[in-house]
Amino acid sequence: MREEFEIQIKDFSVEQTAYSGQCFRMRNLGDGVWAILAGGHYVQVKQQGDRFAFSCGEDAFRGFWREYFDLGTDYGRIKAMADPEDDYLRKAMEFGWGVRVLRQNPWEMIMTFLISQNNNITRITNSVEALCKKFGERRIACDGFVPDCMLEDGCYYTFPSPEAVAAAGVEGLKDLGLGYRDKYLAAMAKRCCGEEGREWLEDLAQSDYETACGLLLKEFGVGKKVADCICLFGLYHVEAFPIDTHIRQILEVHYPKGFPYESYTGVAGIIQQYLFYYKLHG
DNA sequence: GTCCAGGAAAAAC
DNA sequence: GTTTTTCATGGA
Repeated sequence: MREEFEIQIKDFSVEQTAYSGQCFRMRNLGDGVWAILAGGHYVQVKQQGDRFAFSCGEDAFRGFWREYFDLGTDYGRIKAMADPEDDYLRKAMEFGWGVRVLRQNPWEMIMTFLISQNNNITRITNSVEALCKKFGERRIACDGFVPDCMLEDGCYYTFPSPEAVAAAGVEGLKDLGLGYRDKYLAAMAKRCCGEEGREWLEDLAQSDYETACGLLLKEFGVGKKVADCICLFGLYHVEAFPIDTHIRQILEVHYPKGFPYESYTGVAGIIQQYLFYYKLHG
């Protein structure tokens, strides 16, 4: 039998987090229910206000999903850091009240944000899913929390290993809609596979923000913005402040005299997520 | 047809 | 060293 775990959580919206451009493997199943895929993990969550039902049971919630959704962090405290005179940020926080910065897998974020460059969210989502479907492992999702309408025949695909992607080579990545980015993924998969690759990923995960950025910037296809996204979403360096085309426009229009980074030392990345979400959906 | 999308590498100045 | 062009691709 399925064991369902219910819990009350403040400052959290699955929907807002799913549409905040940091994760491309959450699917809306309707009726407030979401399917979430992370690495090899899968769960369905039903949200009604501040009450949540997780399909995974309490052990998996405490062992994995609680940390994944960053539920141990007090986002009320972060919202309270907003400058009272910064109307734009205050509106952004009010609008995206339930956005959280996920603690996702580094390797998964490296691949995902290599795909993201000069790309749009729909195409990124399609490419990530195609990558998983082609190279990931096929698994049975869940025994009927709700009908798995978005998941073909009740199955899902895990995010593929570096070895699986590396083995395909750049030729094997041609039919995923990656465009010119295929060569970046092929090179990075090669970099991360085998014993040496695992060590590199482990070093990356142990590094502080500056060091991690330096390691990432040495790799083919990784520039400052992608490195910052990997740091923020894959390594939980919430001081990282990725500046993409949307954030650049916000800074130009609403912060012409410069963004007050010094007011948000150590949490600028979370502030950035509120701004990004508001720009996209507000 | 042109412009844009969670940009970065390569070429040109 | 800094600025400009190129790189696929699908949708508006």
